[in-house]
Amino acid sequence: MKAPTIKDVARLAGVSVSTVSAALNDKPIVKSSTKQRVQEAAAKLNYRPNAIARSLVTNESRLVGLVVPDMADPYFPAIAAGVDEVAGRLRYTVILANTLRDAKREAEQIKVLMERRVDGLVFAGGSTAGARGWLGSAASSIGIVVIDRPEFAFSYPSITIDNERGAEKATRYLIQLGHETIAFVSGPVDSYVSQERLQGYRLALRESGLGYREELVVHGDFTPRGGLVAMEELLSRSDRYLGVDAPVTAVFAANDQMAIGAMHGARLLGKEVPRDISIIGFDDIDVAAVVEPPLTTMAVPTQDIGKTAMGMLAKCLNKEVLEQDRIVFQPQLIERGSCAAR
Amino acid sequence: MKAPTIKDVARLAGVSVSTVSAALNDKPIVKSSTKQRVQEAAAKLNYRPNAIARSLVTNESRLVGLVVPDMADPYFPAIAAGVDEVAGRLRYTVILANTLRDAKREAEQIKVLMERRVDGLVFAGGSTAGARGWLGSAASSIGIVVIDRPEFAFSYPSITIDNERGAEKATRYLIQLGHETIAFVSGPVDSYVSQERLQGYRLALRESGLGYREELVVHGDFTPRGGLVAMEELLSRSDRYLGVDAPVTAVFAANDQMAIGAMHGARLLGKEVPRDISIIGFDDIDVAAVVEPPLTTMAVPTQDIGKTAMGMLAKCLNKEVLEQDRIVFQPQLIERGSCAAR
DNA sequence: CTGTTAGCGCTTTCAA
DNA sequence: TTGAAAGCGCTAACAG
Repeated sequence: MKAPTIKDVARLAGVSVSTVSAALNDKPIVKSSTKQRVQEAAAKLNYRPNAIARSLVTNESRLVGLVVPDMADPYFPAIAAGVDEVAGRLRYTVILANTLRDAKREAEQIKVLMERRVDGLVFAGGSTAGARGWLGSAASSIGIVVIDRPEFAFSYPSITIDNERGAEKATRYLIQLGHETIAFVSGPVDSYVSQERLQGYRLALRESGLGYREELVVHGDFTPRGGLVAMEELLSRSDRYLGVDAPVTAVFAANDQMAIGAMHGARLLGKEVPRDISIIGFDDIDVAAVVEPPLTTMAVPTQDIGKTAMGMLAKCLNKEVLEQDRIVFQPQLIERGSCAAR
Repeated sequence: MKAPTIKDVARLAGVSVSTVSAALNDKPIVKSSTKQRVQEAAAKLNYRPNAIARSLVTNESRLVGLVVPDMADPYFPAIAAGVDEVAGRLRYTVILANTLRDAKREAEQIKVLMERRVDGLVFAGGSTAGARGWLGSAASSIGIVVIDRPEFAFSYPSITIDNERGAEKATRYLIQLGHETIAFVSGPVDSYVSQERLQGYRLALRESGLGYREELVVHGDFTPRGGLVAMEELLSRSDRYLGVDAPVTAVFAANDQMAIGAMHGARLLGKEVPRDISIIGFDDIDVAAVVEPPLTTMAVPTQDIGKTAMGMLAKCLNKEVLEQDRIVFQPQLIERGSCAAR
């Protein structure tokens, strides 16, 4: 059984197609009595307007694409939830595109989204050193907002986390606690975000007169497992290079997932957190508050970021001018239980 | 600047619109030399076929809706990732619909999805006792697969977790460990899934000759915070009703998020896990393996579930018959460190 | 206020 | 092997 069309409604209501259209879109020109007749007819037929047909003629899809690198990191679902919420309120529908941090996949996804004629795109994170091919060709005509993709922050309205300063604060916090041998568990080498956090770490070290040492930086992949492996590597290096009298006493991890994994790794190797080793994370994902010990971390207001991003996008699509098109969020230190004084 | 249409390509290639269509869709009737000319023209114009127009005529959107209750619970993003992966491979695009466990919102979302003419829907979890209104009217004509919505498992192809047996196993495990006062941290009262898990818990208790006691069941909301609060409530009840000589020594939580929150709550009240109190969860989300102590839980193969669901849906949409339209996954006990013998 | 008409960009007969 | 024409379901002038 085919779905009823506007024609069916018109026939049943005894009016023309255009009247039905106007009535259903609640245009003021339609007499309210006919409006009612039309609504009744529509209801009787269980008529649902075909958004596809509408899009074709209005030339707007009211679809937005949300491009994220990894749904397994709670950070992104949190952003997605924020985007989704305001999108719904604004009568947009969101298409999910998961790139798995793969440039090829990302390009493919963008292509699909463009063919679907999304009105706009929200790019959240996952930027890698190589990936900037996609826009020039395809994406010039639609609305775009980027979240935490520093390399595009000056080409598009952007929401950025001040990763460098956040990382600097985190590191400085550790230093204030008396730590002198502080390691950094980074994300993948080509991740911009991770590079910025690395910069902040180095900066804090330098300004405090503590040298930067390459052997104290180890690369993970933003997953808990990656954090665990990184910690194991770190502690084995610690034994090899540093000697027993100057062990690593604090670790700054580039995200909470790795920080949690790292805490686990530390325990596996007989270290107690924070007594033997302090750990600080980044993001403040939900579970951070309830792990043992509760994770001290640099909080980032994920939900708000998602909401803000979608809000900005909607304004762009409405051709409104953005009073702010370069929003920078400052991560905030949340002291919990995973760091202690030396 | 408007996007080029098939007409532009036709003009540039010096052929007709229908030839372009055939060429681009790689139909064998087109001479390969013209095919090439067309492709070149398309490339030069940077032509992207308009999926909306295509959908209108082919009457298929290649869109599928994914309806989930809560993106903040890692369980659902994991399913989403699975769905997304095979959807992409099959050239479907997925629309995300987050209901926030709100029946009204769910109904609204479904409406939108139907208007967008999604080819199919996968409903993942979040079923509540009241919510079965949506199908009769709207959703009879499209493909539907349900994940863990027992109330629909016989109306649609379904993927179900054997919640009752899983819960029974979990409880039995605790009993084998020598526990006699075992509490259950449930989900919201109206959650089917949670009710099934409660049944399993009761069954195990009964079959082991341990009585079911209402004061040992406390309702959470599937969040870590909810688990924490539930645990506090539980321990305060424990003091009030049970007396010091028969305290709660084990807790089965209806999902991992609450289990992790509960562990935290226990610690806050001076209990050590698992020495003073054992805790078992359900789902096996990523972080479960790295919290302290690592969470013993009933594992559910989330990614696979997502993949399987999307696979089934695709088959339905192809009018293939499903060799299996009622798939039941058995949760598997993963022994880690959060449970100990009495 | 309501109806007629002309597309939106594509696919799909059907002829040539 | 290609082209002409019809039409998917809707909105948007424009006339009445």
